[in-house]
Amino acid sequence: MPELPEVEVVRLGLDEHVVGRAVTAVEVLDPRSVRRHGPGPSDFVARLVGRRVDAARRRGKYLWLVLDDGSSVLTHLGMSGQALICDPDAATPRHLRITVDLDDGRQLRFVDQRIFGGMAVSDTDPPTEIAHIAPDPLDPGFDVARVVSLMRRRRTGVKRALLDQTLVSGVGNIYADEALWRARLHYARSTRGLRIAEATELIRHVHDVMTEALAQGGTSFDALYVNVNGQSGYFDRSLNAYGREGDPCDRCGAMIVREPFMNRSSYRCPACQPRPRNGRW
DNA sequence: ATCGTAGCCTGGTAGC
DNA sequence: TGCTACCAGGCTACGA
Repeated sequence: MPELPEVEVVRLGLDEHVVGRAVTAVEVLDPRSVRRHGPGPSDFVARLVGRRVDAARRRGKYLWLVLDDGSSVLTHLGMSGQALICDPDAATPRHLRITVDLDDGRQLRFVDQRIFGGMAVSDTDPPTEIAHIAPDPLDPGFDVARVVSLMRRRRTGVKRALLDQTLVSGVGNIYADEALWRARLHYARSTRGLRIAEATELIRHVHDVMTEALAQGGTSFDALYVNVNGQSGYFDRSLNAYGREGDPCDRCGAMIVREPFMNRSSYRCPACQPRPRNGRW
């Protein structure tokens, strides 16, 4: 559920508080949070202790800390992951999974209720493990025309395409619904039926909504999406579609509807984003 | 090759 | 009150 803007908020915090620091100790409190680290928790700890953190990077919803031996600590927040910076003697949160002690006496904490996320050490920067993750819209190398071209070659619905991290990364349910609302597109519209101009505008909306959300510190619905200081962003007040079932559309006043889609929910304005009548529409 | 979906996870809440 | 069922949903693995 933390999507690109929320992950970037976390990356900025790590950049400020963790980069330049050395790791003095690591504790894995729940091995499930490092299950993607093949060699296991003790190896995870050994690969971190004594290393200095040289950079904090991100692609899509993945972020990683670059260590001074060229390896990196790949991190995904999943649905409920948090990276917090605090004093080691601060109260232990309920779902504390990993602690990383730093040489300035502070502690990086990975807190995760649902354990969809986790950490793993990769040999490289960028991690080869995320080679399949496409550039995200905030990446300087992001190529709109390329994404539009690839998208229009797919045989699927437009929201499915937006959520496919191998096509464009960083988009989750919230910003997909927001971009589709801005573009006045129904989630089931065929990618093949989109005109180049429509698809280009959709990608532009994805970029814009993420940029605006980032400027407000990200979106927060419950206390789960927070920066490294545990604070929430404010973009939820700016949402036009997501989570607004029964509210009037900010554009036309029709009542926003929620519909099951891909085993989750999709929000749209039934007037601005009408259901396609055939495959092309 | 491409597309669609089951399952991983926990806690809050709706419903009985 | 206490129980069950459901929902939140990013990602991987796997089947069609």
